[in-house]
Amino acid sequence: MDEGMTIAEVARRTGLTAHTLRYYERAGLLPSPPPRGVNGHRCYTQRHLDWVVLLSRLRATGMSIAGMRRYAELAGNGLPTSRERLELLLVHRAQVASRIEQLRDDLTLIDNKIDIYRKSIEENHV
Amino acid sequence: MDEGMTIAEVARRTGLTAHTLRYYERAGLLPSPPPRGVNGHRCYTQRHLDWVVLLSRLRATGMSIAGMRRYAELAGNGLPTSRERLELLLVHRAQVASRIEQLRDDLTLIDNKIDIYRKSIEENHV
DNA sequence: ATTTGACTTAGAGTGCGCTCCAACACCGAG
DNA sequence: CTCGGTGTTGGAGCGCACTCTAAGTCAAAT
Repeated sequence: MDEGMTIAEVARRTGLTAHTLRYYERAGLLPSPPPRGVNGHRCYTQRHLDWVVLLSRLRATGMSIAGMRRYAELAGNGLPTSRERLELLLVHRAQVASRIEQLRDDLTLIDNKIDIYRKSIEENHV
Repeated sequence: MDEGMTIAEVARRTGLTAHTLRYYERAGLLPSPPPRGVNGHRCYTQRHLDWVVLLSRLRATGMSIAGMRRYAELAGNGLPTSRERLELLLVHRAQVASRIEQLRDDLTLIDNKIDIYRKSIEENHV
């Protein structure tokens, strides 16, 4: 039962479109592109799916395509690059954390503004 | 001493570029554009600065230019639009909050990956 | 008097990340 | 045997948010 998924299936499971999956592959984001079935269709394994899920999270947290390509290239070179990959993820992790902090901050300003509107509406019973 | 700021000063204080400030103005993001000095230069008041700061926070939290324009248009129509503006901010606030949640979530997956690398490096003393 | 530098404009250009198109291949159902 | 559905490709196109260019104005400094 493990004879691979179609691109549509991977799209469904990751929330990316089939277009985007092909684009990612062309962009060098898959260290080992999925093998092809008889008719030339991509045949994704669980490992591919897992990788794409990771990519989608990296993307969702603001990593650029170039950043993901760098990560993919390292991953393609196996064990010896573990440290570099770890380093890359740590740097990214830090960026995401500080981005979250920034968002929190921005949110408080927005909340202040919201309070001001609430009071203004109340006072003027608009 | 309150005779207004130059565009460079506002750029410095907001972190936006002068180019971007002009772009925002052209895009209709300033309900009342800054008046011009004798030589046609923009002369921002504190109110303008405050507004631009708010814009930059809305932007930083992912509001689109179109969204900010809508907000600016409402603000330009004064008190009667208070409710609508409040509504707009509340919707945006909710989006930002859920985005932060999503980022947290994504971060845990990245953290897992980081742990895996740490262990792999340790075990294989790479 | 000239040069420097900060500003003005309309409009063109850029970079990113998709997103779609046209033309084609193949499979299974009716 | 045709049709619909799903896939393939290279390359074009798009939307967004800037970002910059060119040509000009003006004030202060040298």
